[in-house]
Amino acid sequence: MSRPQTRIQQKNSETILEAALEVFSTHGFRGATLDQIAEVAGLSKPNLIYYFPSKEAMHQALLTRLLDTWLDPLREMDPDGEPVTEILRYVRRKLELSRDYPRESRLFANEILQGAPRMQAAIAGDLTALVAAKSAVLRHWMEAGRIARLPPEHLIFSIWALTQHYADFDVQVRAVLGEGHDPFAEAGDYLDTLFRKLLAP
Amino acid sequence: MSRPQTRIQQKNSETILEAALEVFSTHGFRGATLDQIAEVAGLSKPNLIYYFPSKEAMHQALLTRLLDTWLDPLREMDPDGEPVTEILRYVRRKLELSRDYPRESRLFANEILQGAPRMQAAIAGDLTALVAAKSAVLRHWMEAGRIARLPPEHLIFSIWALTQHYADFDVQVRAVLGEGHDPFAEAGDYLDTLFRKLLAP
DNA sequence: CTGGAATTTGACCACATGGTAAGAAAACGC
DNA sequence: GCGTTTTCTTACCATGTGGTCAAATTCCAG
Repeated sequence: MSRPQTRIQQKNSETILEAALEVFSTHGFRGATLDQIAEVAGLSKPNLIYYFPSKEAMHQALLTRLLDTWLDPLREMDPDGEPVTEILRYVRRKLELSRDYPRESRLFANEILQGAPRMQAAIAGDLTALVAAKSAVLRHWMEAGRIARLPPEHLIFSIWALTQHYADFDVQVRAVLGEGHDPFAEAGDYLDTLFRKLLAP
Repeated sequence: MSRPQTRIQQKNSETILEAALEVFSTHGFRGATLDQIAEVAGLSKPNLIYYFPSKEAMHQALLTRLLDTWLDPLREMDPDGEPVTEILRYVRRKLELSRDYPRESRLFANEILQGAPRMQAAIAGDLTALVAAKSAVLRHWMEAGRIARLPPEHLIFSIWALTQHYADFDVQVRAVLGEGHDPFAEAGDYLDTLFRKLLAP
């Protein structure tokens, strides 16, 4: 375990991951180069390798760190709360993640697009388990007649799809909307309306 | 203009684009290599270059070919048709594209994720114009009280996001659903329900 | 069958890439 | 201040990469 310990290690590891995120998220794993990451980080290439044993390791570190943040809002969906409130809160939180961490969103999208070669375990494990748990909650709400009866997994997919779209396809969204729009603000209102109508029993 | 003319040219150009699609769609432009494309195509690397002057040219050819197919279903949305029918038909057609051409969908996603460096013109041009035109149609329907009043551009985004999700995040979708599911069949029903509820005035 | 055109190949090149090795330079504990 | 450890750099290497080139092979019209 070579956890960062000294100040310098702490700071440089952070700088490197930040740069790696920038590069990986726009070029994918294979398209990213150490030289590019080094340049963005303002460090020499061998110095990168001093902190992370390989390009692979940087990528792995980013993905690991990402998944937790990513699943957190779903974890927080409270089985004892008011269904519509809980779901809308999840949608809002997820959209905020897209707005505030678009690079993380794209990193994730890149990885899944490529068949998730470095995330299969996490997806088959944590993620699937969490979705199963929360699907049960949703199903429970449906059976109690508190929200419309819908396939819970697909309901979750639609939350993911709709919120991530604004981060992953940002360029397209902005091109289509043109100047003078705040995509995320508009999306907030729109998705609120959408899910309210969808969930009404 | 070096349009394919002989049988051999026709066939090999096709073989190469097919292989290039396979590789580009899973590794992105920079992550794809000519050697890999050559291997998939069953041709030698110099032979690839005989048909396409560069890796860039192959990518460009794929993107150009793609965009038309991609926008076709939206073009077909009939201003004189019944609104809900027309929109649901668009959703269904778009989902069919995701199911039947997932690699094309991923190629497109990859390109947009990376900031659309090789598609900016097309996005700012054709795509934006088409969306503007169809948004006008939607708005017209809304003002006539035939469908719910919603921001038309975002309505279109949500169709794109929801349908493409099943192609682009296929790995994730299948992992979450587990065995014994047909994601696209289920999505068909789910999206039909979703948009019916959303569009009800 | 044959000559010219179309197609294909093997050898090659310059450069980029991930990563290494060894030592110089800082930083730190005392 | 000094010796040790941590950090960083320069020079380097093997391999991969996009692409070229001249020659070989195949194709096809007459």
